[in-house]
Parts: sequence; C-alpha cells; structure tokens
Amino acid sequence: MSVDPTVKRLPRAVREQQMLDAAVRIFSRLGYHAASMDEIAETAGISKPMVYAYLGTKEELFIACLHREGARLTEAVFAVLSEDMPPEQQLRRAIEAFLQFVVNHRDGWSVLHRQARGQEPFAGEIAGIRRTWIGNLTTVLGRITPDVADVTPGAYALAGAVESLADWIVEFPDRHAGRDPDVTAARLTDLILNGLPRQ
Amino acid sequence: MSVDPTVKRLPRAVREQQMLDAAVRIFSRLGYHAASMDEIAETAGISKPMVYAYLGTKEELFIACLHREGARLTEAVFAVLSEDMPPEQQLRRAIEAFLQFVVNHRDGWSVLHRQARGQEPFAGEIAGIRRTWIGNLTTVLGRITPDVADVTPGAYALAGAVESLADWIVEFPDRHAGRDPDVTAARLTDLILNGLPRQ
Amino acid sequence: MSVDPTVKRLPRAVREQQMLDAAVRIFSRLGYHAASMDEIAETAGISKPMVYAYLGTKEELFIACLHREGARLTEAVFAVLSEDMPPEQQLRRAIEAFLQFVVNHRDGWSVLHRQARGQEPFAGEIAGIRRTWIGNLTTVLGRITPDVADVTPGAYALAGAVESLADWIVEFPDRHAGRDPDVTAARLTDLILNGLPRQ
Amino acid sequence: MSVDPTVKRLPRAVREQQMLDAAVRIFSRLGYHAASMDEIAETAGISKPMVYAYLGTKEELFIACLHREGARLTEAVFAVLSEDMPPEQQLRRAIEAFLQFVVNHRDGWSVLHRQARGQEPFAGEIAGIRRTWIGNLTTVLGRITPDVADVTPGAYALAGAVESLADWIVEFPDRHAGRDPDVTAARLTDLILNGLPRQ
DNA sequence: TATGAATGAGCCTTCATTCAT
DNA sequence: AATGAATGAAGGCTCATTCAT
Repeated sequence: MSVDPTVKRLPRAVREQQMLDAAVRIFSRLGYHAASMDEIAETAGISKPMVYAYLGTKEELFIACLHREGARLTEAVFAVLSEDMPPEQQLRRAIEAFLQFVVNHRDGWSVLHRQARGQEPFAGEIAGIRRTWIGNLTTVLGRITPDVADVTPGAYALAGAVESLADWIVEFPDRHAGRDPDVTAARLTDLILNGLPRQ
Repeated sequence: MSVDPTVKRLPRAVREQQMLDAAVRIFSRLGYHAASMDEIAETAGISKPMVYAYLGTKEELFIACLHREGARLTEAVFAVLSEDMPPEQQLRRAIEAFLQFVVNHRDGWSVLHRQARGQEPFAGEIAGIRRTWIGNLTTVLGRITPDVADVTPGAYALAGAVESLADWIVEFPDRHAGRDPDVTAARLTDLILNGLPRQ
Repeated sequence: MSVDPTVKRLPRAVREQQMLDAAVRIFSRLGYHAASMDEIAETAGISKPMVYAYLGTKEELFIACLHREGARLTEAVFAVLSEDMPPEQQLRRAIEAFLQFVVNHRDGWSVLHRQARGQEPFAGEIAGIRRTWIGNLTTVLGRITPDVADVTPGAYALAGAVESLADWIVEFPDRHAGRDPDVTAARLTDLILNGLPRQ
Repeated sequence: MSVDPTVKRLPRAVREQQMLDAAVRIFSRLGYHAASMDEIAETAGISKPMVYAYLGTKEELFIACLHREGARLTEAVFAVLSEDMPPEQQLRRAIEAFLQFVVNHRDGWSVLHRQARGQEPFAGEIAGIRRTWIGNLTTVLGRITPDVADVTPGAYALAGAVESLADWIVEFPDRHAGRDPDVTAARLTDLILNGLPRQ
C-alpha cells in the first residue's frame, strides 16, 4: 500500500474535519449566502454528495461551523483562567486570550462575528455563543466592582470593545505591527480599571 | 379632496424614498442576499421595473441604503455637538446621540452594522462609513487624554463598546426598560473617564 | 420665432424621418432583437410614446425601415438604367449603382442584408425586396444570354457575388482603398461576360 | 435489452452532442436572440442547468454551435479535394461539396450564415469561419488565373455566388427539383471559367 | 465509501408597451 | 403634440439538493 498524499478512503472523522475546514474558509470569505456548496466541496477536495452525507444541509453545515469555532473560542479563553487568580488578572488574561484567538483564527472569527449576525436562522445560535463569552466577562467584572446594576451592560460594553479591537488588529495589521496583542489587552484592562489618563 | 392613500402617479423623488424605506426594511430583516427585489418592490408598493429604473441594480440599491442611513447617523451625532463644549460633554452627548439613533432607526442600524460587514463588495463602503464615526470619536478622545499612542485603539474600543451596548438595548428591550439610553450613555462616559468603581 | 436647433414641435413627416434615421442606425448596429426602443427613441431625440404614436410597434418600425431602405436601393439601381442601353452596359451600371449604394448607405444595407435575413416575421419581407432586385438582374441577363434554363440561377449567383463584394468593400476598406467601386463593378462584369482570364 | 429511448443517465459526451443538435435546430429557426435556453433544453430533452453545466452561457453555446458547424463545413469541402487534381476540377468539386453540405445541413448553414452575421459578439467568429472557406477558394482560383490583383475579390464574388445559389436551392426546392446540386455546381464552374454563353 | 449526472425552483434583470397628465 | 411614470411578462443564470451507479 502506497502513501499517496491524495488518499481516497479516509475515516469519517478526518473527512469531516477537512470539510469543516473548507466550509469555515469559504463561509468566512463570502458569507453564508454567497458561499456555494460546490465551492466548499471542491475546496475540501471531495464530492458534493459526501458533504451532504456527512454534515447535512448547508444550514446544518454552517451551524456545525459555528459550533466548532465557538467551542474553540470558549476553550481558548477558559484555558488561561484559573480560579485562584485575582479578578484583575483574570480580566487581562481573558482579553489577551480573546485577541490571540482572533489573530490566529481569523476565518473562524469572521464566521462567528461578521458573516451571519442577526440573520435568520442563525441569529439565535450566534447570540447564544456570544452570550457564553459575555457571561464569563460578567462573572469576572462582578468580582471587581460592587456596582451590581451596571455589571451586565458593563460586560456588553467590554465585549464590544474587545471585539472592535480585534477587528482593528485584523484590519490594520501594519498600524498594529510591533504591538503585541498582549500590550493592547493590558492597555484596555488599564482603561477599564482606571479610566482614560487625563491631561 | 384628501390625498388618496393608494396614489398611483408620484414624482420620482417621492417614489425613491419609498423604495429606499422598503429596501432598508427588507435588507435589515433578511440581509443582502436573502432579500429579494420582488419583496422590496412589493413592500414599496410599486412594480419591480420601477426600482431598477430609479435605483439601479440590487447592489446599487443596497449601497444607496448604506449611504442614506450612514449620512443620517453621521448627521444625528453631529447635530448634538458644538465646538465650545468641553470634550467630556461632547463625549457623553455623542454616545447619547448614537444610542438614540440606533434605538430609533433599528433597521438602518442593522443594515449598516450587521447585514453586510466584511462581505464583498460592501466591506469597503461599510468600513468607510464606520471610520467616519470612529474618526469623530478619535478627535474627542484626543482632547481628553494626552496619551497619543492609545487614542486610536481607544476610539476603536469605545466605538465597539457603544455599538455593543446599542445591540444590547435593542436585543433586550425588557431588561433595559425604564432605563433611558441617556443613562446608559452617562454610565459609559463615567466608565471611560474614571474606570470601574472598585469595591 | 427662434430657430433653436433643438426644436420641440415639428411636423409629423419630419419627426418620422428622424425616427427612421435613428431606427436604421440602431438596428444596423445591434440587430432587431438587441436594439431597444429606448435607445432608438433616445437616438431620435424624442420620447418613446412618440415613436409608438407615429410608427407603431417595434415590428412595424423595423418593417418601415426595411421598406424605406429597400425603396432607396431599388431607386438607386433604377436611376442609372435606361431602356435603350445595350444590356452589357445595363449590367455594369446596375452593379456599379448597387456597390455605390452599399458604400454610401452602410446602415441601410446592413438592415436589409444582415440583421434579419431568415428571421421571422421578416424573412418574407426581406426576401421580397431582394427578389425585386434579382428580378431586374434576371431581365438584363436574359437579354444577354440565350441560355434560358440558367438565367434565374445565374441571376441569383450574380446577386450573391455582388452582395459579397459589397460586404468585402465595407469590411476591408483599406485593402479596397484606391480602388473605385466602379472598377470592381467593371471587373465583375468582365468576369460574367468572359470568364476568368486563363494563364 | 435494447437501449431505452428515454434513457436517463448518459455520459457527458453524448449529452453534449444532443444539446448542440438541439441548439443548432432552435438557433437556426429563431436566431440567436429569439431562441430561449428553455426551448433549447426542452428540445434536447434535458433540464436547463445541464446545458449551463456542460456548454456554458447562451453566448458560449452559440459559439460552440458555430465551431461545430464551421468545422463540419470545412471538412466536407476538404474531403473532396486532392492535391493532384487539376484546379478546374478542384473548383467544381469544392462548389459541389459546398452545395451538398448546405442542402444536407440546412440548420447548420443557417446558423453560420444567416442568424448572426455582423451581430456582436459573433461577427468576428463568423467572419473568421467564412474567411477560411474563402481562403480555400482563393488558392484554387490562384492556380487557374494569372490575374493576381483580382484573385481575392474574385474569391469573394465566387463565395457570394455559391452562397446565394445555396440559399436559392433551399428557398425554392420545387423549382430546383430534378436538378442535382452537382449540375448547378457544374454550370457555375462553367460560368466562372468561360463567362455567360452569348447569343 | 464515493461520485457524475440531473433537476425544481427561484432570483436578477430587461424590454415592449401603455396610461395619465 | 409630448412625456414622465408605470408594469406584465419573460429570459438568463445559479444553487441547494438528490439519484443511480
């Protein structure tokens, strides 16, 4: 048996990941509607009926992408936290992890954040994933401030700020060059804790 | 004789606004691709060929929507500012105006912010409109803080925070009920200026 | 009363000729189907309803063009003939006149010859016009040769030859430059009468 | 088991020919613009998307028809010639072959000659195909006559004569009945070589 | 497991034609 | 006499999805 790099028969689990990789790539570039199953299948190096056999309809495929990328994001943020950290450090490290994730998984981030927000039938799914991550922020902020009434809007504001910075980093890599995402995370943490430096 | 509600012949300028109204409504609910010219024309109470005659292609129609709503947003924010205000007040009032706009023009906001970000051939157009509004924030922040290096990322963070709060207000009208957007704007301004209240 | 060059109110007969001019121009460039009434009206400097009021539907308009240009062609050929000419001279002068007409009325020729031949519902009309001109050739040839059986196919062959030369002159003006259509007509007449010069 | 006439799954090469057959038939009857992809697909006994999948755009489909029929015509004429024939015989046999082709492939001839001449974007393609066949005539005539200057216009005239005769044969099958195309070819060859019989 | 062949349905776009002023 | 406003109808093209092998 040879080890032809263009193997034909592969175990299902491997093929599924190839398909999801291709799907995330195409969806991130074109959005849900403009992406075609043809192009996804071709990118995955597989025929279209296989995509349907393994991952179902286009809608189900997109949701599978959302789940995989959402889980990856959640894991990436959780991985850097530990119960015994002081909340200020948790805050900074969570932001760091988020920015790092976006920089390293632009396609996944694009699928999660840009390509179907507010578009049925994905709005609920995406909002749920986002709520998970904002829920974490809420917990952390709740440990820092006593201002109970504002902790939820605060978490939403903070989430938006981080997402916007992530987009900024991705959109202007040059202007951001030389600046580690960790530095950006630290600056934002400072801003949250202490406010804007005044002149 | 009063104006018949089902008027037939109307001057071009009027019809164009009707069409744009319908287009913004449909695009905001379904996104660019899922929206059909048929449905837009029907919503506008006019036949499809008229839409093509006055506003052109679906693509051109969408861009016309972006321009109209973008201009309205810019105007709404500019209208509340005056040169001689202290910058802290400018900041608060700009945020107020922005949140008010989103609450009062949900469809326009959805078209600008959610339905085509990062999707060709609109990515550039939308990014440009957003950059205008972020540019204003940058100017205001620059008057408040001496920290030159961080003023641009700060403006992006702030913009994201405001946008996210706007979405929150729209998404959970109940939880937000009784809370004026102006209160939210004031709290966010406080956060920016002084940081999170510590316990 | 001023003599504004963009006069508005013109007598019907004048307007009709303007419209036919425009129609022949557009039909000759694009063919019957690809030409649009919009473009014809615009080229004529008039609004569409006027075209319909004066010349009827697109089909009727096209037929009007065929009639006008066909009549002009017939006249041009007849004008140079007289009963008492020897038939060889009639032959040469008819060919001359035909070639001259095509060179001077390319658009009309294109409408008659290229843009709708064999296409319903114009095939019959065009064939009829062509038959008129071929009928003339038949008469002339009949005076030259006693070979009755071949005079009709001969006339068809001759007509095709002249038409093809006309197209050649129009298609390659450079290669034909310096060569008067009259020279071409003389050569062709020679060929008909005496055959190809042998080596 | 015999071949079911309503076979469902056929290899691509077969289906493509079926489609081209249908396309030539419809285009020849209606012309490029008036023909609809729907009717072509239906005539081919297949659904429209298959036509697009295999032959591309309507424009590409028409060009594919031109190429196939043009190649067939060229082959038909070439097949009857051999290098060692005297040029007079080459001339006669080429004309014979051409007339035979037109009589046996009326649809193909119509597509090549009548349905899109001078109409963009096909004018160049069609002119090129015609130039090939006229080029052959030029070569043959060059072997017969020493009159270099007139050999090209002579070939154009001859081509037009043959084409016109072909149309005549097709248009009046009755008047032509009992007359073999070969007889017509012989008479035309005579005319070319010797001129019109004089009285 | 894997795929070439096939299609129903729908959307964007345009055009000839007419109405109301 | 003249036109801006308006539309029914149709055509090109694409796509998600499935069948037969």
